[in-house]
Formats: sequence, structure tokens, C-alpha cells
Amino acid sequence: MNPEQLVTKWVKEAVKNIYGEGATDNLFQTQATRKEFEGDITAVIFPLLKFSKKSPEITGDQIGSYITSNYKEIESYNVVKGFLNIKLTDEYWMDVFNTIASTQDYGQLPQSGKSVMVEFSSPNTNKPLHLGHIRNNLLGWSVSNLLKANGHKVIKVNLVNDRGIHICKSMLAWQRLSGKETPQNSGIKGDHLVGKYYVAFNDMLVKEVEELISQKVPREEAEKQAPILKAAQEMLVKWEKGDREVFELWEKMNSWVYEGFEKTYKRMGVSFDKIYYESQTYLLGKELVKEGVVKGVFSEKADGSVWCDLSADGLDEKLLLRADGTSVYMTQDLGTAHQRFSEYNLDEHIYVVGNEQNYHFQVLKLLLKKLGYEWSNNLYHLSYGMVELPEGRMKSREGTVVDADDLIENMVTTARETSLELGKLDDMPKEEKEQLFEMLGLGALKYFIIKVDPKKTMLFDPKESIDFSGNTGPFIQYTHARIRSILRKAEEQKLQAKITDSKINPREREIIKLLTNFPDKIREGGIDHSPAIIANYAYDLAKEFNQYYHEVSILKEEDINIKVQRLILIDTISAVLRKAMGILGIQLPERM
RNA sequence: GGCCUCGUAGUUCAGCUGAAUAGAAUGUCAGAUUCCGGUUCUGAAGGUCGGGGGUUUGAAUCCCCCCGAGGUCACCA
Repeated sequence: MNPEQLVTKWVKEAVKNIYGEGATDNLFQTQATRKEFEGDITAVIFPLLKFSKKSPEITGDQIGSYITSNYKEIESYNVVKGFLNIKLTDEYWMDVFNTIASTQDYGQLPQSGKSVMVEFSSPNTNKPLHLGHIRNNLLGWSVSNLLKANGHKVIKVNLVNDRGIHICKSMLAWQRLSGKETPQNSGIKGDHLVGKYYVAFNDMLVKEVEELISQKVPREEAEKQAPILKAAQEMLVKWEKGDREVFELWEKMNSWVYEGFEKTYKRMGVSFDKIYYESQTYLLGKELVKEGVVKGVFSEKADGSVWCDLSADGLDEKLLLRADGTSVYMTQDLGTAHQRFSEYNLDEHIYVVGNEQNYHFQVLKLLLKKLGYEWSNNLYHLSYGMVELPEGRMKSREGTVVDADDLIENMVTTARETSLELGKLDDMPKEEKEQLFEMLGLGALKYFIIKVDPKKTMLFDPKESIDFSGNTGPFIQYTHARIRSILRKAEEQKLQAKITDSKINPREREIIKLLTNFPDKIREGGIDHSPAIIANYAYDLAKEFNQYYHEVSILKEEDINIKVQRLILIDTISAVLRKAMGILGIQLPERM
């Protein structure tokens, strides 16, 4: 039971005994006491006035004196306006702290028995990953870890969009312009190479369109009639028919891309339990649609296309099968959802997908519900906002897309430059230094993106890059390194970790209070799947430690009991930091 | 136009299920430290929480209207 719950229980009992009334839970509110007042936990008295029929001050005083005389954990209380501030004893806090310090893997919640699938990343194979994918990947990865910390079994999946007209565009341009350039002979990373030809295709297309327009063809017509576009469409038809030559080229170029993606994923530190390919799943869902027609949920039009009328739900009519019987995006998603739930017996399925697809997922849930699948309630769209640049949204046409690999490289370079300038790492081996810069660069990037509420559009300014001080990943990394260094020194002095005293100073109290909150933060973050809560928590803890560090000299105290006690405290802080940052996928260095 | 989301210091972001004087970081300014600083420390200024109503003992938070930004309403995925 955490302190707030404890206080709630006491106050509830006090009200019952003093005023003879029981009341509903939501009338009992507690909060952490504000710093400017004395106390640890504050009970809000206003809602209880209807029982006491007295002023807030008198009511607070009555309740305060009752619980203080009945519970030994309370040291003192005071009443300010309608707030009853309760100060708990040092013994109580030390007791709480001892429990925390001796808990293995503190913050890990017990097994829930639930399994959750998280789908994220979901790239197209015609171009490299960009900044938007980074937000997606980091969210997917950290949410997965957060759910694990909540005790769920998590299956991370990636649905790769490896087929369609966009892939054919890259293939066609490669055929026409080169026909022999490979990642090996050009030294270009596979996904970037394919992306290069995708850009080349669009250049050729623009040229052809301009030419048609100069021949007095209307723009709209020209954009549809351009020969190179026709050729790409033909290629797609060939692919669908299983044309061997096209298929082999497709396999070859996709394999380049996968190799490239793999490198990026690895550097970012993300991985998947299973990768789905659309080329293998795009036919799924047709059966479901037919089933829906039989059930009368969907309807077939005269031309043979199948629709679902959602106007009663305030939405539009939605196409599910084309007149020629081929499927669309929605059809496929119906199929894959169904397949996954039956294959894995899932309790929940989370899609990490940008908010431009809110409508799609709203419809997806609704359709499955109409088909009678109860589990449609357990589909969750983790919708995140765009990452915008100072000049606005990223646009591939205007070349303002921030490439993921470039960005990561820049971050690491910046980390290297700023660290070397400070010149504190001179005695560190070269290899270890490089590892450190990698940690710092990625830590800065990851934290910067994760700490923002997912649903909000966020701004990223590449010119200013990212700070390494203030509310940042490196600040937390630095704090951790400092703690480890203190602990190393303590080891040299052969201090044994054992608590023998129960005296704590105010700052230590604050830290223990923060530590007490950690499981709640995990739980909170698990419910709305937001790692941002964990990120901000870790920052608060690190900051609190730094202030503590400035106030007391951890190793210089004469009294060995105090020394040792502080060591255990900061050791616990570093353990919690590791757990929190582990959830976010941010590594913490031992020294820096 | 319909539907969805967002609007908090100069800037980037917190603010949980309503509660005490709305918080950080960064930037600005002023001091201190030093060979000089991009280092460190201390302090200050900076907000009618987009605007207006309502509910409430109490609203940045809940409800309604308006304004502004973005997204979406494809036989693309």
C-alpha cells in the first residue's frame, strides 16, 4: 500500500468514527504535499465538509488530531485552508525505502497473464526510413517495454509494405538507368540505393508530364498518361501474375532494402519478434468480407464491388472489395487482425500508426464489431502526431525529409565533438569512447522524441540539433555515470551496504517519495501506453539526485552509518533509472 | 462542408482521474567564480493557460459556442 492509499484509509476511518458516516471513495482525495508546506501527504478536506458541517479548518483539525493519535506512522499534521498536511515519521519512510531497496527489479509488475501484440514501424520498401519512422519505432519499442513492465506478454511485429506501385517505380527506374548498380559495387546502403531510383523515377515522370503539357495535353490527363507511369503499372500487373523476371528483380531489390533497414534498426536498438510482409497477407480478408455479405452487414453493388454503409454511425460508405474482386487496404487489415487474434489468442492489439490514419482505424474497429467479433474492442490505435520542421511539414517532393540514418549520424557526431571538447575522456580507450558517443547521441535523440506526449504534433529543428543539457537524455545518462562513479569509490573504501540508522534528511525524503511512485508511473504509462510519463519521471528523479548531491557530500561524512545509508539510496536511484531508461530503450553508461 | 486532434512563459515541453501562488528546460537580463569563454553557481524578469459563456466551494483540466492550426473524408497503403 503506498502512502497516499494509506492516508486515504486513515482519513476514511477518521470520518467514520468522528462523524459516523461512511462515504464513497471519490470523496477522499490525497496528493503529494506542495514543497512550500510542511508535510508529505495532503488530504483534501473540502469534499468532507458535508459530513462535518463545520469549517474546513476545524474539520481538518479534527481529522488530523484523530489520526495522529491513532497511527504511530504519523509524526505531525497541520491544516492550511482546506488542506490537511500529514507528515510521516522517518521510521515509516525508512521502512518503505528498505522494502524498495530490497526488491529485485523494482518497477517490474507481476505477471498479468495477458498477451499483447504491438505492430510498429511498418515501412515501405521503396525508400529509406525518415524522422517520422523514428518516432514510430521509438514509440513502438518503448510501449512494448512498458507493457512488459506491466507484466504482459508482448509480441512485437512489423508489417512491411513490400508490394505495390511504389516498389515498381524504383524497379523500373533502376532497370532503365542502370541495370547493374548494387549496394556492393556502389558502396551505397541498400535502402538508400533503392530510394535513389525512386527519386529518379519521379524526376523522369515530371519530365514526361512537362513534355506532354507542352504538347497541349491538360495536366491532369498528362499525369495519368505519362508512358513511364504506364510502364510501372504494367510492371505491377506482371508482378501480380507472377512474371518471373519481374519477381526476381523485386526480390533482389527488396533484399537490398531489408539489409539497409536491418542496419538502421540495429543501430536504433529495435527489433521484432515477427515480420509480416504484405505480399503474403494482402489477399487476406476477402473471406471475411464475403462472410459479411452473407450476414447482411455488407452489401454488394451491381458492378460486384462490396461496401459497408456506415452513415448510421456518422461515417461514410466504405469500399471493401473492388468490382474486379481485388482487395483494398481495409480488406487486408480486417484479415490480418482476424488472423492474429486467432493465431495468438491475444488480449490486446496495438497499432502504432500516425494520426493521419485515425479514420481508418476507427472504421476497422467498427467493421469488425459489426461482423460480431468481440475482440474488436481490444484493438488500440496508438496514434501519434507528425514531426514537423521549422518550415512546416516534411515533404519528400520538396526534399525536406530528414533521413533517419543521417540524423543518427549527426547526433553521434555532435556527441563526439562536444565530449571531446570538454576533454574529460582522455584516459578512456578509443573503443569505449566510441560506444559512449553512440549512447549519448542516440540517448539525446530518443529522449527528445519520447518525452513528448505521442498524440501531439512535435517540432524538430535540425539546425539547433538537440541539447545535451537540461531536460535531456544525456543529463540522465550523466547522472547515472556519476552515481556509478561514487559507488566505485565507495567500493575502494570497502564500505558495506547495510542500513543501520533511520535518520533521513528532507532531500532524502523527497527522493524516497519519488521512488515510491515508480510502480504507479509504470501502471499509468501502461494504461494509456505513454512512455512520455516514464521519461519525465526519470528526469525528475535524476534532477532530484543532482540537487541532493550538491547539498551533501556523500562520501565525506564522518559517520559510517550515514555514508552507507546514502550509498544504498543512490544505488537504488541508479537501479530505478536503469529500469526506466531501459523501458525507453536508452542505454546508461558506467562512466563519462 | 462533415468528423477527429491540438492551442499553456520568447522557444521546446510537463501539468494524472477538477484543488493551495500553473511547473521544468532553454533563451533573456543581473550578479558570483576564472586568464577568456561555449564551464559552474545564485537570483530576477517573463503567463488574463487562444477568446467567451456554463457546471462547481474550487476549472489549464469537465460541458457549450466562437477563433486559429493540423489531419481526414481515395477503387493509395
